[in-house]
Amino acid sequence: MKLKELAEILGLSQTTVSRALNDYPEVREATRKRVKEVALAHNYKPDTRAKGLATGRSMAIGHVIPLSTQHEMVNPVFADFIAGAGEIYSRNGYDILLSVVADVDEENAYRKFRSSRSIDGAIIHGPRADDPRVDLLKSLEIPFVVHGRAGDNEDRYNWVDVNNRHSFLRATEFLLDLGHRKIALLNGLESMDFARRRREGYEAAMSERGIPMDAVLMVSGEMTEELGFRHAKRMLDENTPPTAFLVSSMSMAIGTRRAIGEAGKKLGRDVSVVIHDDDLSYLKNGSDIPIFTAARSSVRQAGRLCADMLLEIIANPDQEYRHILLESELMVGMSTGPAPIKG
Amino acid sequence: MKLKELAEILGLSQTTVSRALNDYPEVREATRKRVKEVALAHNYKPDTRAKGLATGRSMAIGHVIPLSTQHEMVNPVFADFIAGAGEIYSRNGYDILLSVVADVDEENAYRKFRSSRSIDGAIIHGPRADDPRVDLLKSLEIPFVVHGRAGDNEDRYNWVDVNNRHSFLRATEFLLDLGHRKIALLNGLESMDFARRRREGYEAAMSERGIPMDAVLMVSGEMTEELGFRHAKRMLDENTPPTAFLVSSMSMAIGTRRAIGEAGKKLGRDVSVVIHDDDLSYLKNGSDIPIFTAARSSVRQAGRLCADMLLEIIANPDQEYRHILLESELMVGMSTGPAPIKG
DNA sequence: TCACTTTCTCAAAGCGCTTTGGATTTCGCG
DNA sequence: CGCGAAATCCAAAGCGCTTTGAGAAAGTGA
Repeated sequence: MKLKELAEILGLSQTTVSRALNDYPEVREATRKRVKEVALAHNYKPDTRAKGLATGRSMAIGHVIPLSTQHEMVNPVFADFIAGAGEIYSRNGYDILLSVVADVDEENAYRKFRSSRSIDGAIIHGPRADDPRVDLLKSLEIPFVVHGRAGDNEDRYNWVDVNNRHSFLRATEFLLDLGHRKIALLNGLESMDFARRRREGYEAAMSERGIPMDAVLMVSGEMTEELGFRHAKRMLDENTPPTAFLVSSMSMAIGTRRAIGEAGKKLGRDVSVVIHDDDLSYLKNGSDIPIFTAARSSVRQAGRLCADMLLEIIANPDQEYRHILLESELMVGMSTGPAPIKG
Repeated sequence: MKLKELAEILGLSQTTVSRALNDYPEVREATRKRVKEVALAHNYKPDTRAKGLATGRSMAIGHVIPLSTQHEMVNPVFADFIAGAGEIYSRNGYDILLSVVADVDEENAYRKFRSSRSIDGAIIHGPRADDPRVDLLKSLEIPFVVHGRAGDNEDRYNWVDVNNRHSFLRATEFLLDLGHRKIALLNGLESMDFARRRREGYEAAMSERGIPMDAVLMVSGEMTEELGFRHAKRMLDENTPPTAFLVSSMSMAIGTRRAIGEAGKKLGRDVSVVIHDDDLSYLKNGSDIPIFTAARSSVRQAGRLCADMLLEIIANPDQEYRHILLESELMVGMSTGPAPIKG
């Protein structure tokens, strides 16, 4: 079914039908109603390409998913983020155009989106400190929102981020208040902006209380179960093992818990763990009482907010840059308790 | 940069330039070379929409991600599948068009893809027994591949699936050989095709050895950590608890492990666990020795195979239906051991 | 040199839609 | 009844590309 046929069925011109469907004012209400009904009955949908060609818009948002060439892994946060963003997109008639590329080809993917004019905007995932994509998308004049922040010139682009620094500062203080002194930090890759901010929050809390920090207790890496296990195990094997862990993701914490179990210790009594919890739908942190005490911030919600912001920017360009700083929620669960008495 | 401008720069007609770029034979090799060089230098990429409009192809594959309205969760397998498929797509110049919709609106999403002519093919994710999407896509004449199977008329469409029945049959036999008799099955939703096949495999192995089955030990549901925990806990609290668990996913098994730990038992000694492992990149089952004994089959690889098959079908329609049945690999890890002696 | 291929290039039509600028009909009111 | 304004509707141009059908240039053999 194409517009021409629909117009013939209706005994109208293509113009009128098009205007009726797109809610232009020049069409009588009765006519519009009839047109819409017949269109629905014949399941008429305009050809995206033709419509895009005529309007200059493609009604698609580009998401580039970089595959870490070193680690061969895809960000687990991605699925839930997309779920949130997709909700907003589809409500507004947008689709997601996904390009999965090796991380080294990522810039090219955006360039291609641009020159082939296939998207109206983009989201930047997993920004690193001073991420080059920010300047790239600016120069390509693609409207975009960063999920996270990319270094310190944060007032020069649009972003939605969690207050990672404060989140980890508060989590560290929470552990300090419980009497813990040897607190390990299992963090994400230091090249990622969020990981740096979390470390800074941790360091700020520690030094404010005058607690010495131990480089051995601070690691960063890909946030997998495996690494959570391995690092925790190593630390727990030391002479004076940490009594608490601050862990940057649920998967990593699951590995940490495994290491604690294998060391014959009990989570929440011998060793405390506080995590950052993205509230992923398939790795929920317990239904009533949280398994892990957690600083929680829903990635899905962040996806919704990013999408909202982006569509807003597309609709009204040349506005000031927008920022949303989300505060995580500290949920006390079963994985924390007072520091065990020495001896 | 548009074709017209490029043609002007080159001093050629648009036709010639287009033909040169698309490798038509009517163009001298020297000319073609020059055209391609200049196109590259100016980063010329044809407008997707215009090209699509002219050729009738959109160079995009549709993936519809249903959001379970009841469970509000997105399939964790999805990200890795997309990573695998995306690899193949981008190598062949295809993009992914993603539509995230409530599961009840899923059919509509495909219809919209079709009538707006925005995709060249589609993948069906998470098929249920006798999934209506199969007939729908057939009637819409969208080339498609099913990741999994949808009931029993499996020779009437294209699919890539794991031999779930055999996989669980073998896993059950493995546990039986270790002396286990009370073997619990923590399975996915029974409405899903894969879950049904796994159960059948389990049942076949049990009845072949004449082991009575206990409905109390067979559950199916959303495959979350939480449910893995809760069901395992309940079963372990019974008078004669199971000595082994067969678990349909890694996340679920993590919950099972937690329940085993809380019950004061040791995994691999007091209680054995065998899992199905999709080999997700962020939930690896150990790097050298598997944490869980597992029937492993990489979802990412399945994504690659589905994509390959789909592109093949798009290029050569009207072929016979294709099928790929993958066998999982049984990897013995640290979570299984002989059944404990009674008493 | 000419007649006839073969090789290369071009102008223009068409893909399905939006939108401009103008034509036609209807309406309100003196 | 007549006139201008408002309400509708229409034909055609244009979005950027591919592809057809035909013309020009180059090559071939006698």
